[in-house]
Amino acid sequence: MSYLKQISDKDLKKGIERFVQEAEAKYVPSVTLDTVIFGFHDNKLKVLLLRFAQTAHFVLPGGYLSREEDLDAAALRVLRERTGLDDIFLEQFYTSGNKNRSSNSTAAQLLKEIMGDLPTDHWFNQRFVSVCYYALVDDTKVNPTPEPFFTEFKWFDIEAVPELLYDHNLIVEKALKRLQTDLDTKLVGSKLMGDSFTMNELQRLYEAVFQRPFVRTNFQRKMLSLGILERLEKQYTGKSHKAPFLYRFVKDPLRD
Amino acid sequence: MSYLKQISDKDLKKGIERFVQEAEAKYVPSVTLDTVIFGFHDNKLKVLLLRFAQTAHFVLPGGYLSREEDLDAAALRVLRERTGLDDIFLEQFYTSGNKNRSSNSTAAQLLKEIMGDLPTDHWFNQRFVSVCYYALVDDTKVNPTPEPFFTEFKWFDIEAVPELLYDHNLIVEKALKRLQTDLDTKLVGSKLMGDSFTMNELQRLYEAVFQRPFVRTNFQRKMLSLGILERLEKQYTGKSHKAPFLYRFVKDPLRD
DNA sequence: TACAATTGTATCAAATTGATACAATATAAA
DNA sequence: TTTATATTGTATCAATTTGATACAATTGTA
Repeated sequence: MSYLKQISDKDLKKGIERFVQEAEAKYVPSVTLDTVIFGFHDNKLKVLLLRFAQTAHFVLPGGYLSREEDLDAAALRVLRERTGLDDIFLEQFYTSGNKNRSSNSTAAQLLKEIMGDLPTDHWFNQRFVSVCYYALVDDTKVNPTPEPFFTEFKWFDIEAVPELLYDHNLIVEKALKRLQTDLDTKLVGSKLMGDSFTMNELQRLYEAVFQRPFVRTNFQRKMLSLGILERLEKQYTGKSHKAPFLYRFVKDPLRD
Repeated sequence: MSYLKQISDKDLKKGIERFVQEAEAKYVPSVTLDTVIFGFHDNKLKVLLLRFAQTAHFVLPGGYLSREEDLDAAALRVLRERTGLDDIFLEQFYTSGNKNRSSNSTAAQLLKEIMGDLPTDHWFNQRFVSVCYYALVDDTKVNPTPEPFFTEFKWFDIEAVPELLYDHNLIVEKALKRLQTDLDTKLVGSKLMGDSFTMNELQRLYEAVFQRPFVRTNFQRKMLSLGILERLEKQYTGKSHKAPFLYRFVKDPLRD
């Protein structure tokens, strides 16, 4: 799934200028937000990335912190704007603040090509500290919308994330590590799976997140012993073998 | 251990004014750092807190991010300034950014009492986002120094942390939770213990961090099985019972 | 010399995990 | 209709880890 919006260089420059005009008054200086949006389809763990304008470069969906907005609320807003989803599982996991993560980068180069030389006190020449969140979404419900200056979104297999701008590759790695511990300890799997699924599909999720195989029978025993799954009717797939049961996560109003 | 510096209201105000004059040019706007410094003595887990000027209120040691400084480097600098220690174990664990964590607080009140009404665009009236680190120190090596406007430092038992300014109580709680998982998974105990210790002392550390008792014999078995301890000579305490062995953490250049 | 306190180690049962076996389907092929 | 094949659900056994308890060894005191 991927969406491409065409925009001319001139419109892009104009759009960015309009954005900056408002940005200073609207947003807290020096602070950005970046989000690693995880989805699971085709038995693969995926990450939603945005392509920067007409370039070949991808970045994480991100945004700024409004002056009157809580930090978590800003992350939720960014995700809502990007995915159309309101009820999103969200975890802050890292804040990135090396001094040359914004400067010295291909991104600065690209910006220069579009905007020309900017004064040193320009909004985009700030030193930014980025607070990073990861999100888990049921991708069948996601309706991604590109950002103004990011004209294409695309789900990437976690194993095939391209080289990203800024320090975003590092951020993706840290997000995955955190997702691993959270899948273990907070059992957040339900946020990535659809409403119902087979044990096999669940195992694929765990294998995609931990990037290693599990023994089928032991995995099944473990999952069932956790008491987080509810067994539904069988699923007849038309394939020539025993039909698997469907499962769903038990609704636990205490969790969440 | 506690240190008290006397300062007059007038000197305080002058000092703060001098600080602010430099601050704008020197520091990244909107960003602060807070540190939760853990130590272990008298078999208790302790946190180093600073008393705000002549008031009765305590806060976490904190600081600002210099414009030319990496985020981690700033945290190290703050810790060096506060503890005199150079080689400190440090982990970023949370970033706090609710919009009224700085305003609406007793701290704002206090500042007003000292400084009078400040213009809305004053440095201290910024909306700050605070990146939080926890540190583990061998308290026998710490030589704390109070900050300019924080005239006293004091080690508090983690069970007896007073009500702090801003959202610092919340931050301490999150730091402790993170320390628990890190003690389990990264075995960071060595950073809190002195050079050598008895198994009993180590158990006290674990009990202080997890705030629950462990069965002595099983704790000993587990610790020894991890292969992170080296047995030294016996320690004759003069008490009327078997002398315990001393241990130290094995130096593992791969860890850290 | 008996005693109390504490330490180090052993032991047994219970719980968890890893590895393997096997019976029960669902459909396709013979 | 029977046989074959793939996959699923469950059982089982050994190995490992954990919880609970027992006990001998050691240090100094009474």
